[in-house]
Amino acid sequence: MKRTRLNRLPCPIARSMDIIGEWWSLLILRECFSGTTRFDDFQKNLGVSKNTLTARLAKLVKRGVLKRVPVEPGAKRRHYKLTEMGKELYVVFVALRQWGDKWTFDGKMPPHAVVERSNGRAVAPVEVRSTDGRVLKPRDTWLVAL
Amino acid sequence: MKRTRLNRLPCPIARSMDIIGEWWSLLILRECFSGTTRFDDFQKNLGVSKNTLTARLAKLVKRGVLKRVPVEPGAKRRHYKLTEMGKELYVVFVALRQWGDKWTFDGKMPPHAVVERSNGRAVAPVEVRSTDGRVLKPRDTWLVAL
DNA sequence: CCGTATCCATTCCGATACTG
DNA sequence: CAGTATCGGAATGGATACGG
Repeated sequence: MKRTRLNRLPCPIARSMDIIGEWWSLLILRECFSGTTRFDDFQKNLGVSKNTLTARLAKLVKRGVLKRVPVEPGAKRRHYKLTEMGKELYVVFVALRQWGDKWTFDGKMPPHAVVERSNGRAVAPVEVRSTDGRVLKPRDTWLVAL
Repeated sequence: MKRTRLNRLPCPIARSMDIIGEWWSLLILRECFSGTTRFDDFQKNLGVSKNTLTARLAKLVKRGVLKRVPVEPGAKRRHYKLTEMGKELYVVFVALRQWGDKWTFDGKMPPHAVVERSNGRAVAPVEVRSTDGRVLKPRDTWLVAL
């Protein structure tokens, strides 16, 4: 395929895609946020082949999004957990999920909602804001190199 | 490859990935947010082959993220613009860019910042919040079907 | 339970040449 | 400028069988 290498481009979008943009990577991470940690559970829940799962998990570990940790301190068995880097993808997930819920369902599929555990209320739509809290639209912002 | 079809899964992440998860799609959309509208500009700015670009643009149009509109009312030439659906990916982009800036640079590459056009100030980190404004972490929320 | 090894069909993508 | 046509090498990913 000689796919253009994205991870050396000076663009964070490209570099992020290189880490989490493959077909199964984001679904694996979705499972992680749902509490899945074991190889077999990933495989059963996602229906992905073992081959692919092995490769994706390895890459996510290599890039620092997941880590393999002993199931119990000192135990030999290990499972997969989100690193801090991985946990910080949370907002990306929620934003993507909200977008997908709004735009990719045709009424035949059940929509979902991200709700607070403590009170069951749906979270607010994720938005871009200024530091003093104003909601910003695409035209209100632009990009600068530091 | 017989890649598993993601767009029928009842998961908005999977469905979103089916639309914007391909290698070049997100980069194309990044260009759109920067104001690029013409085929040649996409090609030059991204360094993608015409073939691939044609395919990705067609898919993005088909899925409703981009639209082809006359350059001027009544003109024959058309270019590519974000639809409302596309524009609402903005927050996903900013979140992904912030994540990428924070975690994928090793110091050798220049980081970027999304800033307000009016005053040059960096936007706040995108976060998940309750409707009354509290910042929520992964453990504070879960997912329910409606 | 957690993977590896091998195989193979599918598909991706860049290069090149060509068209209105 | 904005693509289409064709080609071929590379990578993907599922199936199956095997291993610690």
